[in-house]
Amino acid sequence: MERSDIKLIARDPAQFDPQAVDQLRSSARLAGIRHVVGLPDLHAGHGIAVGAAFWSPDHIHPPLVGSDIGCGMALWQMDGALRKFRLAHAERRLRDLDGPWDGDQAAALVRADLPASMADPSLGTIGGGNHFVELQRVEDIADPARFAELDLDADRLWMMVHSGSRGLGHAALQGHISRNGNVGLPADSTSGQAYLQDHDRAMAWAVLNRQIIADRFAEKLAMGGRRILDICHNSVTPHAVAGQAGWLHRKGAAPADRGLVAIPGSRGDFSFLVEPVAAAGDRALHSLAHGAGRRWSRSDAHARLSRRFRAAELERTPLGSRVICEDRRLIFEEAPQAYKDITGVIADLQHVGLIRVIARLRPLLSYKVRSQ
DNA sequence: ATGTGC
Repeated sequence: MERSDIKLIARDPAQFDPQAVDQLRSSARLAGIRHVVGLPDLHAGHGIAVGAAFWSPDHIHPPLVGSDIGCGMALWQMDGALRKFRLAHAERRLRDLDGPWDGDQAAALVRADLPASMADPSLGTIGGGNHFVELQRVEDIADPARFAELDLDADRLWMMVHSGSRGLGHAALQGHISRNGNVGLPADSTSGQAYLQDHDRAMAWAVLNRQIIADRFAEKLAMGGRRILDICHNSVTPHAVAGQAGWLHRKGAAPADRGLVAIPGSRGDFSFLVEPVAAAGDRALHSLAHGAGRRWSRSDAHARLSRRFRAAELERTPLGSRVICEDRRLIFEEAPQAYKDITGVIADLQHVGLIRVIARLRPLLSYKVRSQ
């Protein structure tokens, strides 16, 4: 059996949770897997580590992508001037965003080159878990020349959307498991091709979902906006490594080959707009950290924090931002304390020479869920 | 993660 190599990207790899590293080791033993990379936000998942990339010359492993195929981050620079932005006003306006979108789904699907059968009441909704929409402002600019070259403007409101393919990606993975079992497949097999078609559609649907979510929020805020980036951190895509064609699985790993990347901190911390260093190439399987990474599991976070805080105390963060989260359990599970320090994650990526930071973004309002 | 699990 061919040995695969495992690389851990961090200034101090000993910092990683041993359970997450064990999960990388078991994934490295899957059929055809040759290269595995753990990124600085690596943490244990449900059997498969999050914050990791896996490469095979010939196999695809749907469980290495997970349920939320196409999940990712998108970032908008809004038309609205920051000096005119009023937090309390925005907080009042952001309602009726959790129910079905009342727009023309059929037309939206056609524009996204997706079949009409992918219409679904969840299109245009954020979902649960770690998904969010966050209104932000530019805190500081690390690379003014690049910032200007990209025609970015620090005097406007910015908006980040983190969501995915909702039930559709989940159905694609379950479909694969029910047909083939919880296994990998040769990419060129009929079953492999069937999964890849479902996968690619779920990915495109997730991109459309983020766009519609952003449109809904923009409408409430009575402003337009320009999308700066949209990147998926759960996917399997064809990708050559060291000149050999193959398949790159990303499980909570941002692409380093698709232009600008947004790496969010917890809702109580800064996010970073970064640019991958092109020359870094294969060093980390063309991937970057996708966020801060969990420090505590959901259940641990709930147990520890619900003892120390009341939910209302978590509706404002240490940076002064507001949190709209009317789910009593979720507000504890997703509290800033449950996440690692994003500054350390960014420093790790910089240390290895994978990114250049362009700007740091400050959270103003994090929207999770609201009853109406 | 999940038109959510007992």
